[in-house]
Amino acid sequence: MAAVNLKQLAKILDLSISTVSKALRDSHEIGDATKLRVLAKAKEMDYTPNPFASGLRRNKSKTIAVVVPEVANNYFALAINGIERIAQENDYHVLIYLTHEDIEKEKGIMKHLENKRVDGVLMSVTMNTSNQTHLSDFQQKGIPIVFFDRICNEIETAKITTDDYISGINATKHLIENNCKDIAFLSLGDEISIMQKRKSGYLEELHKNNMEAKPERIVKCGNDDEMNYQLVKELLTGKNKPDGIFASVEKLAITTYQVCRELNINIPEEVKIICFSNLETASLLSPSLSTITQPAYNIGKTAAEVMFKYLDKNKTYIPNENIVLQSTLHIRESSQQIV
Amino acid sequence: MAAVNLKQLAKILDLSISTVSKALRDSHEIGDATKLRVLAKAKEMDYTPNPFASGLRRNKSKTIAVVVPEVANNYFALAINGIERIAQENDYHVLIYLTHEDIEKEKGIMKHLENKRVDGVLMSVTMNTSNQTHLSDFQQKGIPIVFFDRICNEIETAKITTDDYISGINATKHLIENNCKDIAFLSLGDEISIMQKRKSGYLEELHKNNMEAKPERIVKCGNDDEMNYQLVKELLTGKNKPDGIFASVEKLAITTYQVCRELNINIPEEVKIICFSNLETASLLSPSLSTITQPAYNIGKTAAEVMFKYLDKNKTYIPNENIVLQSTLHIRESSQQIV
DNA sequence: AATATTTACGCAAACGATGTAGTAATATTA
DNA sequence: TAATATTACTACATCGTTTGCGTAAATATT
Repeated sequence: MAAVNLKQLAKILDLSISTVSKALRDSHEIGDATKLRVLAKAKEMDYTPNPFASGLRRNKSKTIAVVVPEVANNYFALAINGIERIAQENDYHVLIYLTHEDIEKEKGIMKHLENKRVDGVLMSVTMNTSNQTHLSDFQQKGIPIVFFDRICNEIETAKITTDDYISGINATKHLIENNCKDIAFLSLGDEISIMQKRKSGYLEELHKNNMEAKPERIVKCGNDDEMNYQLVKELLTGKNKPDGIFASVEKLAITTYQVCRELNINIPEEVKIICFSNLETASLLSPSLSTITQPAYNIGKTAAEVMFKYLDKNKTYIPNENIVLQSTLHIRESSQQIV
Repeated sequence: MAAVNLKQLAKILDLSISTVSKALRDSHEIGDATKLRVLAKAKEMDYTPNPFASGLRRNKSKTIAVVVPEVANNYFALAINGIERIAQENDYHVLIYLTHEDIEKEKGIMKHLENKRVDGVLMSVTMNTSNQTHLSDFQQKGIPIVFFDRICNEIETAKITTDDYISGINATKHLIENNCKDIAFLSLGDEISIMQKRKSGYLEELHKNNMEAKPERIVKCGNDDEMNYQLVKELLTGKNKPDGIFASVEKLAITTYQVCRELNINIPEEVKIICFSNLETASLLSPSLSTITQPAYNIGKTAAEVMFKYLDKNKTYIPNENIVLQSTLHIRESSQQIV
């Protein structure tokens, strides 16, 4: 029942506690015969070191935290998959915290993590994280952060992103090539860097094609699905509606599909749609959904790998580094002109 | 930079460490004036107790583990959402471990958790968990487990499930009512209890309708998507194919959709489909997918609540208890006879 | 006024593992 | 052979908190 500890092991082996400890850690101070004896007994008695004791002593938690807006989201779920994989390989544990896009919750979580419960934090900030003092404060405590996807440029550290600007250009270009004359951009807030980049790509491509960038075509959506639905409905109601929609995140595309269904708007005839998404079922939708798909699993994996690169060296400071992975464009029915 | 500890606080306040500690924990042994003084200073200096020290001393980790097969799965993602919510409310932390349906990985994870790193474990076993000695061994160490969805009947504890048998009946009944004469059941392995129950419902309803339960109509799928694809393809190839498919899990329905697309099989004309699923986009698929939807968020929430009910009382033993929540049937196009 | 009780604090021993500094016993070298 | 180095171990302080016990002063009870 009760977990066996070093003291009990030592008594049974008739050795001192420190000898047993060192034997288990394969210290050169201990003779080979003793080591074998200790190892055998430890295995027999199913000894496993108390993580709180060693954590306290060594000031190492063997744990990282993942702070993300959501988990019921294909992108983040895949990223977590990648992170967990690397963590297991490094014999680390993964704590998970969800902000639900709530900046106050994010602050609270970071506050909770300040006390060395974790050796590092991998995070994607909320859509509302414009002020980042809670993050720099956190960093000051000597715990490294690595950002992925929703990064915070003002914080000096490693950041894993995708080529959002290029993707923004490509998606817009694709819509234009498919004869869209009036393209709307559905943004998730406008604070965070990925939105800025995706939007920049969109604007740049419009400009390149001498198309006007009307402010009312940039719809700032939020975390409230009901409100997003209304915003999109408003956008698509009446005859002055766009003929192309570039949704910056998956859920806004789904909302758009729902609105179109309600309003009986035909995709892609009346309005063409493309979006950032990791939806498995994109090709099974009606019509199948064109997506810019981010390498979510690899983003998580890379973020974790970068973190462990520094943790292994006991480096708590991670210098600025931008790692950019490529998204892939999957053209399907929703964005193509019917010939 | 370095976190402030009790010793430093005590020195600055010119009090003993124990007084400060007790003041912070609002002990009756400490005078009100002192308490206020300590609290103020602690806040000013941003003191937060070292979790390893108190964990060691109190033998409490303030952490629970969630062990699930996958996270890139709508059902588990939602369940985790519910769990995390309750954990945050209880000021607990959530460690996440993914088994990827690998029983050996599951064993390894449980072994890792035996050392009191967590106060309790919420889990859904892998599709291959038939032998449960690693789970009873774990329980022996005095750490409570609560199962949700993929439970282990042999282990005495609380189990949160849905009415899978009834759902199995209802889904099958619905297909029969829609004129299916030959219904296949796509199973995920055949070890775990939910599969048994869903299949029992299916068999029972066939029996009730005097329909033959042909063994070859029960397709035992697994974790390998490629292989599942082949199995389903085999099932649907040739003229002797079923006219109804009851998929026990979401991904098998998606595979079926893909196979049907490749083989040019029309859903629902040629084959009707219904499945267990928490897919958000079920209604947007082509055709829209009929689902039995489990209250995943509430399942996770309930599992966590039950766990905390016992943790709060410092009870490490959780008696047998079966909490059954209801799934809801969402009939859409994929399973309906066209009139 | 003498005694009992309460209040408010400090001391010190845990919790379990780690690592430094020491100590015998043996091995090596001058 | 004496001095030195090496080997294989042990003792002990430490990480930061918690908590049982002790105690002096303040207050209450007789």
